[in-house]
Amino acid sequence: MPPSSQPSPPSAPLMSRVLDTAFFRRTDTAAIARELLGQYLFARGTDGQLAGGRIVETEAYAGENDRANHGAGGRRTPRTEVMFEAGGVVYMYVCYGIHHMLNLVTGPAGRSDAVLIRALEPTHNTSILQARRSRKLTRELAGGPGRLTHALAIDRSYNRLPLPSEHLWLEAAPTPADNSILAGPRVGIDYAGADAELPYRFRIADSPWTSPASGRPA
DNA sequence: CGCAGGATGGGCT
DNA sequence: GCCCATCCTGCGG
Repeated sequence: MPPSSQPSPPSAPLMSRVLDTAFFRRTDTAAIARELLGQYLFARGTDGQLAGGRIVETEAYAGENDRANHGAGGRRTPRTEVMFEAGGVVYMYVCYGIHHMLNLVTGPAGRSDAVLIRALEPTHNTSILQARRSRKLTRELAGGPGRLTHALAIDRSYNRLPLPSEHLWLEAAPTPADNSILAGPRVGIDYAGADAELPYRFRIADSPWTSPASGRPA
C-alpha cells in the first residue's frame, strides 16, 4: 500500500469530473466496459508516485452465467467475495504468479460483475511509468493487463479500494464514437467454452496503444 | 520479425 | 498438484 499522507488528487488537466460509484453500479457491465474506453485512470503507486493514462482496452466479466467470470455460478470465496460487492470498488488478483490484474467491480451488490482494464495510453507522468518498467514510450509500456499494473505500481494490496480513493480514481472524458470502438472475444479464457466467444472485449479501434484491431464495430 | 519455453504464486479441486 | 483474465527472453531466419 502506498503512503497515505500524500496530497489529494490534483486538479489535473483532466479533472473534469471524477467517476463515482453511480457510474459503476449500473447493471449493464458490457456497456460500462465500453464506456470506460477513453476515460482517464490515475493511481498513486506503491512508491507514492502519481501517474495515469487513458483507457484504451477493457473486458467485461458479467454475471454468474459467464463461465469466464471468477464468480461464475455464485462462487464466493475469499478471493471472489469482493466481486459480489456493489459496484465502485477495485478487485485485484495475481495471474500466473507474476502479473497483477486490475478490475473495477460493477453492478448492484450480490452480482459478480467486473471490468478488467487491459491497456492504457500513458498521458500523465509518463516518465514515472517508463522508469518503473524500464521501457520506452511504446505500446509495450502499458498495453496488456500485467504491464499496466506494473507501470502504475499497483498490486494486490489495492484490492477492495473504493472508487474513487486517494490511491486510485477515474476521471471522465468523452467516450469514443461507436464506429471507433471494436468489440470482440476475450482472450486467454479458452476454458470458458462457448462463453469465450462473447464480444466482451472492447478496444479503441485506431489506437496505437493497444494491439492491432480485430473484431466488429460496437 | 516469429515462436518456444520459462518464470512464479494464489486459489481451488 | 494443477490451473490460470500473462509477459519476457532468447534464439532462429
